Formats: sequence, structure tokens, C-alpha cells
Amino acid sequence: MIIQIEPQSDVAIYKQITNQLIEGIARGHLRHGDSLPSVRAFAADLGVNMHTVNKSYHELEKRGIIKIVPKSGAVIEAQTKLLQGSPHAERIQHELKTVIAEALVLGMKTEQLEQELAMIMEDLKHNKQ
Amino acid sequence: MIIQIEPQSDVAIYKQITNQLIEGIARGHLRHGDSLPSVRAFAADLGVNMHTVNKSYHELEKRGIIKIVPKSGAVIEAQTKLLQGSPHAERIQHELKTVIAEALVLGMKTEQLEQELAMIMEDLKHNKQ
DNA sequence: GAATTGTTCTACACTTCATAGAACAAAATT
DNA sequence: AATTTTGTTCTATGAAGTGTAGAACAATTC
Repeated sequence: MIIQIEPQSDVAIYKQITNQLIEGIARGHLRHGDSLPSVRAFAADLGVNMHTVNKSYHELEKRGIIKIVPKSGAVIEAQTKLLQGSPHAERIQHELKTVIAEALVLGMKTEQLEQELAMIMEDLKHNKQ
Repeated sequence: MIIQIEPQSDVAIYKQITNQLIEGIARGHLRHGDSLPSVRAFAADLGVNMHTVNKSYHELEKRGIIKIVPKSGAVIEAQTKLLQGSPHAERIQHELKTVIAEALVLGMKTEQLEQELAMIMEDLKHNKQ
């Protein structure tokens, strides 16, 4: 599982880590039940501060993706059903609406969006890069 | 076109304005060719600083949604075709992938995502709230 | 001509981000 | 049993971002 940090990016480092870990899990590089590296080891590996990795882990825990076991480690959570009305589902829904609204405003059509969705699913599910 | 600012939100005010304007355009409350209020008038209306609205407008211009005519006003751009490979298209694509990856990790299924997409489209196109 | 426009500048307070170092107690390893 | 590693917590610092505030400018609009 390779993670690439771009220090010059306008995206915060802890968010880059968070997003790439999520994409790694989605691609199957990391599986449910797997443990993430310790914050110290991961930080040394990435060349960033320990606290930055720690922030990313807590972000992932807040989003229901990992569970941090005190004094032990961070474990990737099992997939839930994502029941409708749950905070996580509503958050996803809201984020999705924001992106789609912008896509529509920029002139993207319904079929184009459906095709885009299909391509992304294909990419995430079968393209392990 | 009513915009509601939540000062306590963890989302920056200028982003709240940006997102709600985009959603307003997607819903048809604002149409292509329409002018946005002057930064001073809008700021007074929202109860925020002029510079905050100005930042939102420049954010919208950077995203290709409005065009700021110096000394005149901000006009909503016409929809382009959003040709593949354009910076705007790639940005949308990237944002979409980020959200979808998280949805998958949380256990959302393909059909659920397609249904979600359809619901959002329906909401944006016909529900003018 | 007067008012309004977006732009630009300085200024201040506050928050966030990233780094750094230290110390702690619990867990894992040897 | 002793050592190492673990996440947590604390202080601290510098840089960047956010939001507000006021002023001035030139161009547009009325």
C-alpha cells in the first residue's frame, strides 16, 4: 500500500493520507480487519510528523472507517449496511449532492454522470494499480 | 434565492456561500446569464464581510461557474459541454471518486449508489424548495 | 456629478495545520 | 521480568488560512 504525499498541494497532508487510505481500502489493498501501521512507523515512512498521521486516523475513526484500540493499534472496520438516515449515510449523501450540483452547473448530463459513476466503480473494483 | 449561513459550522463561510450558490444554479433559481448581487450588497444581506463574499465569487470563477466583469458584476456562465480531459472535468471526476470510494468502504452497494444518484438528480431538477 | 462597482492595500484576531519534543501508562515483544 | 512499542496528552512554535475592518482607487452606472 503506497501512499504519495504532495507537500505543495492545497489539500492538507492529513487529508491526503485519509483519502488515500480510503481509496486503498476501496481498491482492496487493505481489507476489513487489517491493522494500519502505528502512527510512529507510518509517520517515519511518509516523512511527516507523528501528530499528522494521528489526526488522519482520528478522522477515519470519526467517519466510521477504522477503530482505534487504545495502546494497541488501528483496525479497519467491517462494512456495515450503511442504513438510511444514519449520520454516515447522510454525510455521504450531502457530499454527493454538492459534487453533482457542480457537475450539472458545468453542463454535465445525466447519462454522462451515470457513465462516470460506472467508470469509477470499475476503476475502484478491478484496477488495483 | 435564499442563502443560509451557519457561523458555527466547520465549513468556511465563503465555502457555504459558494456551495449554496452552485446548488441554487443547479436548481434553476439562478439562470445562466443572470447577475449575482454586488459583493457589498450581498455581504450586507448575509451579514458577513464584503471580502468573504468576494472570496466566494473568485472561487466560483476559478471553477468556471461565473465570470467576474471588472467594475461591473458577476455573471453566471453558460453551460459548456464539459469536454473530457478539461481541468474542470478532471476536478469533478476526482471529487466524485473520493466520495464514492468512501461510500463503498462504508458498505454502500452499486445499486444503492445508482439509486442515490437518481434521487439527487430528481431533487435538484424538480424540487425547487 | 454622484453613487456604486470590483480591486487592492494594510491591519488585527482567531483558527487550523504541521512540526517538535517530552512524558505517561498500557500493551506487546523479547 | 525487562525492554520496547503503543496511543495519548501536554506545551511550544511557525506558517497558513479565515473573517472582519477600514480606506483608497479608478471605472462603471445612474
